[in-house]
Order: sequence, then C-alpha cells, then structure tokens
Amino acid sequence: MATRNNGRRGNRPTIRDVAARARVHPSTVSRVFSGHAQISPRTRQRVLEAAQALNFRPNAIARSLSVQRTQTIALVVPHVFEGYFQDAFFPQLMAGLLAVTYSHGYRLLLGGCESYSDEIVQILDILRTRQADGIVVASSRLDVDTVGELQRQAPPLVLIGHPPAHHPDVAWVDADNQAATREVVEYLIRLGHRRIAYVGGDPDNTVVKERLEGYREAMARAGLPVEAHWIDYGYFAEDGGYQAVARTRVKPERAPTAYYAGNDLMAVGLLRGLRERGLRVPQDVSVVGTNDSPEARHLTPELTSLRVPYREMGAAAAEMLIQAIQEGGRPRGHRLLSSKLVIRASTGPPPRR
Amino acid sequence: MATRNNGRRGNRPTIRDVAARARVHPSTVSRVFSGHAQISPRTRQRVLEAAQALNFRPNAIARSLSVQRTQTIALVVPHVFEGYFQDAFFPQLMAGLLAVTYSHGYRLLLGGCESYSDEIVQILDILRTRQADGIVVASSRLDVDTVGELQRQAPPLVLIGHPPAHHPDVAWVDADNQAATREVVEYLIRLGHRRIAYVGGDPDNTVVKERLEGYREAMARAGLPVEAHWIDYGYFAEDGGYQAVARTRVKPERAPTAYYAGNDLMAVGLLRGLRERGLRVPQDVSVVGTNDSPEARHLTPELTSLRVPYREMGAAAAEMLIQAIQEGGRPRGHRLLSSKLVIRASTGPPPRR
DNA sequence: GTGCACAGTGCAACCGTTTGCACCACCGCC
DNA sequence: GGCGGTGGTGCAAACGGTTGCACTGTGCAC
Repeated sequence: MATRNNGRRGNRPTIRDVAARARVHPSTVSRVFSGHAQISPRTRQRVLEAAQALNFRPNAIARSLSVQRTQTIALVVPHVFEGYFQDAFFPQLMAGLLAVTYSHGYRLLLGGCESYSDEIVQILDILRTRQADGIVVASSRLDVDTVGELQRQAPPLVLIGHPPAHHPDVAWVDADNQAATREVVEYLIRLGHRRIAYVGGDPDNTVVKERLEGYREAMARAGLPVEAHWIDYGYFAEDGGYQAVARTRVKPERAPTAYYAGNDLMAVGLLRGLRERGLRVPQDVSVVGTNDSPEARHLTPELTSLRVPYREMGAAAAEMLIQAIQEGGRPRGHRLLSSKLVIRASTGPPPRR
Repeated sequence: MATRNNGRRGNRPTIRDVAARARVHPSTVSRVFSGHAQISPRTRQRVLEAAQALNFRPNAIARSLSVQRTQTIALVVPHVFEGYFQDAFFPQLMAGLLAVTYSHGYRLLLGGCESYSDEIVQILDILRTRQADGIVVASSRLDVDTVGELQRQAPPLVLIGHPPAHHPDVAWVDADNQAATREVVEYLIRLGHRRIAYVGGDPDNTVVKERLEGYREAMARAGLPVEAHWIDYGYFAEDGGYQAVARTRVKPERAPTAYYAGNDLMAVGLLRGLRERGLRVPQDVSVVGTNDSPEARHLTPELTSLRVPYREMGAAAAEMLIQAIQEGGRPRGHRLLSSKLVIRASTGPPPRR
C-alpha cells in the first residue's frame, strides 16, 4: 500500500509528526499524552509545545485498537416506536446514562432499531464487532434464549428490567414494579375503593405482568374480589385507555370506582372516556397514571401518577457497567429502585352510595 | 510487546484465525467480509463456514483505523439542562438523527456536557480525537470565533440553527423561526387582535431573536404599534410565562389580548397566570405556544401551538452529513424547514369592546 | 500455439497508537 | 572506585483489519 496516506483529505498530525518536531521517539509522545509514565519535565515541555504547534490530539480509534477499550457504552433505541417521544422512558433513561458516562469520561453509542427482533440484531452487531466496551439492553421482552445468546458474547452487559428466567450471571437494574403497583392499589383501598380496575398495556411485556401481579396481590391481601372485566390490557396509548372505559363499565353497578393505568397516556384516555360518560374525577371515579410525564401536571384534573425512576435506572446501569469495565470484569448483581406515587387531584375517596 | 494478546480476557477470533481455518490468506477473508471484491463461490463458502464456526465478526475499531472512517456521527447533549425532558427539542432531534443514521448503517455517538463552554470543549474533543466521521452541533449560542474554530477542525459539520455571521462554508439546517412567528402573529391579527404580546425566553438565544424579529415584522406590516411592556423575555420555563402575565398587564386598558410564547411551558405559565386573574382563554385572551409538546393537547383549553420540525431537522442534518462523508467532502448549503401552526382551542377573536 | 485479458488469490505495507523490554546515564552507597 | 538502583528514553512488536500490487491459471481469440 506504500504511501496510502498521501493525498488523503484532512491529513492530521500523528504522534510521529509530533515526535519528529520535538526530536524524541514516538513512544515518548505517547507516554506524555497517556500520563502514567515518568517523563522529564523538559521533554514533556518540548512534546507539549510541538503538539500544540501542530494542533495534535491522539487518535481515539488507534488508541482503542491498541488498548482494546473504546471508552464507550452502547444503547439500542427503537427509533420508530411511536411513543418514543410521548413516553418518558427512553429520554430519561438516556439522560441517566449520559450523566454517568460523562462523569467517567465515557461516551454513549446509540443504535437505532425498527422492531423487537431487529433490536436483538443490532445489539449483537455492536457486541460482536466490538464497537463498545459494554452495553445496556432495554428490552422488556427478552426471552431466555436471547439472554443466553447475549451472555455468550463477551462484553459487559446490564439489562434494564430483570431477566426472564433464572439467570444468576446477568446483571440488571429494575424498578420495583410489582411492589409499586401494589402500593398504589393499597393507597386506593385506603381511600375506600373496593372495585379497582387495572388498565395494563401489552400483556407480553414483563413490566405489565409484574404490575398486574402487584395489583392482584393488593386486592387479595385486602380480601377484595377481582372481576375479570376490571382487567384490561388495551394498548399503550391514549386510545387504549379510552376503550378500556367502555369495556370495564358494561355493568354499571359493578363498574370500578378507581382505575390504575400503566402509563399516563392511557390515563389521559381514561379521563376522556370517563368525562364523556358524565363521570367526574375524582368525585365519582379516581384515576392513577404511571410515569409522571410532564403533562400529568397539566391535565384536568391534575393526574396522580406513579413516578418510575428511569433516570436513576440509567445512571445505575451505567455505573455498574463502567465499574465492571474498569475492573476488567463483568457487572454482577442487580439494583432495584423504588418508584414513588405523586399524589395530585385525580384521586379521592369513592362516592358514598 | 510480543505476545500481548496472550491471557487476555474475552479473546475473540480475528481474521487470521478464520484464514487459518479456511486455508486462505487473511486478505481473502477481509475481501469476503467487505463485499466489494471478486471471490470465487467456493472460497467464499469456505470462509463463511470458518467464520460461522468461530463466531467471527470483523472488529469495527480495527476496520475504522484502517479505512479512516468510523461509520458514526456525533452529537453533544447538555445532559444537565433541566428542561431536557420537558422540552421536545433534543429527544425529537435525536429521533431524526437516529432514523437517518440507522438507515445508512451509521451509529450516533453521544457526549454529555454541563454548560455552554463545556459543550464546545466536548465537540472539539470528539472532532480532534476523530471519534466520529462528522458532527451535528446544536447550540443556538455559537459566536463567530467558535464557528471558526469548529471549521478549522477537518471533519464534516452541520449546525442546527444558522451560524451567527456570514459563514458561507458552514452547512446548517434551521427552522423558519422568523417567518413562522410572523405567520403566527398575522394569524392573531386576522382574528382581530391588535395588542399582541411576545413572551420570549433567553434574549441571547438566536432563535429568540429571530422570533422577535418575526413578531415585529408582522406588527409593522399591519401598521400596529408595539408597546415596550408587551415584550417579555422571562425565561424558558413555566414561571417565565406566569411572571410575564403580571408584567404585561400593569396597565389593564393597554394590556395584550393575545400572547405568543416561545415554548409550551411558558404558555402553561401564561394560562395559569391569566386564569388566576379571572381571564378566560380564548374568550378574553388568546394564547399560542411553541413546540407542540405532548401536553399541548391536554391543557385546558387545548393549546394552539407552533409545531417546530425538530425531528425533520435532525433527519436533514444527518442526511447532509452522511452524504458528504460518503462523497468524501464536506456538507454544503443549508435547509430551512417550515414550522406549522397547530390550531386548537386557546385562540379566538378578541373580546368586543 | 501464442498472446492476452481477467478472475482470483497471496504478499506485505499501512492505519496511529501502546507498552514490554533493553539500554544508558547518573546517583548514592559502601 | 566499583556497583546496584533507578529515572528516562528508544526500539520494535503488537492491536486487527484493508488494499495496491504482483502473480498464477484459465479461457478465448487469432
């Protein structure tokens, strides 16, 4: 290839150019920039001056190849998912990741994906081509085989949401979905509600299953029956909530006096559906949402919502990942973070009969 | 360094391992994977089988070093900025970037930053260490010197928001802020309003200046006077809008009958401030927001808002960048994208005196 | 039968760093 | 004055790919 570099656009100075100018060996320049090595003050000075004059900074890619580390962690984002903006999940998760990567001098590599299966493809691609030192995988629909496949690839990995089956080796962070939902329902029960509906979203979703479990637990503990039509999966959008109103009120005398919705968008749909039927919130019916999205505060009435610590989950995941990378191992264990119910005006005691 | 690789964790197969197994030269393996080279079907088959058996995928870093391309574009995000989540700007911009990078087989490298000056530091760091093939710079407070400094670094660059002074060489995409605001004000004038307030946000921000210019233009064209107290910069948050109500209504008889707010959060503040003074929207006063955030639809009344095409801007920027990279040049020219006024319930004719 | 084009593969230099080891000079100690 | 220790630097082999060029063999035209 001989003179491959000749005539190349944007030819930038290398460590050799600096070395030549400072009249030292390239390795000395490397040592000056990497820091951890004994260099005499005079030599250091000369090298830094030469570097300054040439506007030199060491090439990160070459460095990565040599040290076998990229100082980067990765995340795959389903960029076509409609709710991406509406939902707080990804933006907040990313903010947490970004804050921690930043403070450790790392960067965040983002890949898009178009579907669940594509998500796995993209993740495996990043892992196998070694584009990042570690990866956080945020899919709540991982199956056992996929986790195993991910595990087979070497790089450090942490899951957002706990793994499906017993996978003692894989690290994860998660929100206390089940306990949080149980507490929400217990709160509604304390207010006096006895007929409480669960409006869930995609039932294949692990998070949805956990929430439902928490709901059932609270109802059972309180000795309250659960009627089948109180549980509605709808889907994760406003219309899901809207439709749920119709489905849960087929028999008005046994209709719920309170609704728990798996996200705020569905809660918006519930509010609209209830309003159209002339039901007042919270006097006739209470509504609780999830995620505490920005709009929760601006709804009428202001929405009581379960704040899920997405940002903190991102931060914790990045922390686990980077620590493991720096220690040369794999992240281990897990972190379970608490959600917090933000009580506003959409919840109150049920109407007295 | 001799046998540096010995005993290394997560030892992965290289192109040489595959070559050995397939009994061909490493360069042949490279050619099979890079695609653009004539390889006999039999050889290709053997190589692919060997690669499969070893679970081989070419190392992206090594490839990047060799071909001098990373297949990555970068963005620096102020991750500590409070409004990051509330505002649609960054998430939507990123969604646009992600969609286009994805469809071209690129990835998006994200860096955090803590302040405006840090943002420049991070951008320069990414550029000078060659961590990405190109970068999109989303700062609306760039000064001439900074743009010059960015230009001095070689890699392809596109600005979100046009550059401050006459910088014919730098590529950018922007929203038609001035024209869009002018049209909003013209719309209010057509409804019959003659006293219209401008609630802006940070006056150092280029976008804010442009919007103000559009406002003045519309008022001037219609031959309407502008009173000084109708213009309020407040700041880019709900409280900014709330405070603006007090400041613009010191003389009730000359108070505005319509407000244009630089973002939806300020519009929320306006709505609250007006409500507290017993003013009805839109019967007494009209309000227009900006960004068409998710909550705009859920406010009471539903907010008329100027939808700014952030996602499209991100997509356009990525498109320009990647095209330039692939052609081996620098992005040129600019794209000016139109905003769109989404009319809802917060605007109407002014009250008749 | 010779010449030629071209498909297919190997060779080796190169991308820009890092780092183990060798080496040298100097210092202080006995 | 010899000698061990050490601070500072150079040497060269990695890291894992890519690619210009050389070379071989085959098919085809003349």
